[in-house]
Amino acid sequence: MVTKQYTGSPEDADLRRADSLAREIFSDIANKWALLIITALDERTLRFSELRAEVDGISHKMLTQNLRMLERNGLVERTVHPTVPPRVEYTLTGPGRALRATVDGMCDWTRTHLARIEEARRRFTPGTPGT
Amino acid sequence: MVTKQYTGSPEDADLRRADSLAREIFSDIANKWALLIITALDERTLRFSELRAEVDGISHKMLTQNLRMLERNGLVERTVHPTVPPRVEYTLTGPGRALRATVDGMCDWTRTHLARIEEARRRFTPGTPGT
DNA sequence: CAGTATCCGAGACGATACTG
DNA sequence: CAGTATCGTCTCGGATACTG
Repeated sequence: MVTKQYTGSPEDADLRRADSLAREIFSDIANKWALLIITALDERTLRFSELRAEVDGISHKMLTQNLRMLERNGLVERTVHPTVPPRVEYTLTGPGRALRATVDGMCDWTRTHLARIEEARRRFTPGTPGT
Repeated sequence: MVTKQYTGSPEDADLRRADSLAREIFSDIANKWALLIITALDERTLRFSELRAEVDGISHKMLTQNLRMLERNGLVERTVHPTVPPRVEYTLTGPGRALRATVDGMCDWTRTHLARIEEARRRFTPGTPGT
């Protein structure tokens, strides 16, 4: 994803900027919680508490933190209903849904390769250098 | 990905096991370095040092650590040539290549949405509750 | 209910030095 | 060259408590 070996020419400045931005975005979303939140949202609109129940294992803190990050990058839209108690809903944006499609691919991959991976783990012997 | 609301029936034990395994595997691979290594390998066979140059930014330690993990899960095959100095080559296995396809999707997504995300970031105002 | 802030332990990560 | 081990730093991430 990242173009290496810059020549130092003027246009390279833009390339380098785009690359570091791409890396930054990639690093943002390539983490467990972000991806799980995206798949949990799917096509639905969920409240904070519903989302928390859906992702399972995620803490209050990680959920808010990742939601802010996803919102900042324009993957998730946050809607506040000014009621009391407050009702805040989250839904995927266009780019967010586009990403979800590929993340779904990862989930499918995990499911379909479960058995092979489990077997590979049994087969794997940590300290057998040269074997 | 994870099935919730187990009823407690006998077959549920298996479901729960499969789910926690899937989550474990997902957590393993859903991290920045693992995904970058996988895309870097692509269809090629690379030596440790080549891989290190390719991923850029990764430390010696993180590379070995993630390579072991990927090898353990059967995504990467490690070949040691008993020469001196040693020559160790890494290549994606079948499952590894299958996963790479979906990860490529993520990279493509990042590239095609760069501009929109950059704009979303500018638009994003951290502390504007209720707006 | 949703969100923020704080504390604190556990793990990530980089740098360095050492082996075969 | 590839790998392991160790150490120090820093971020991640959970638990808790407090606001609107």
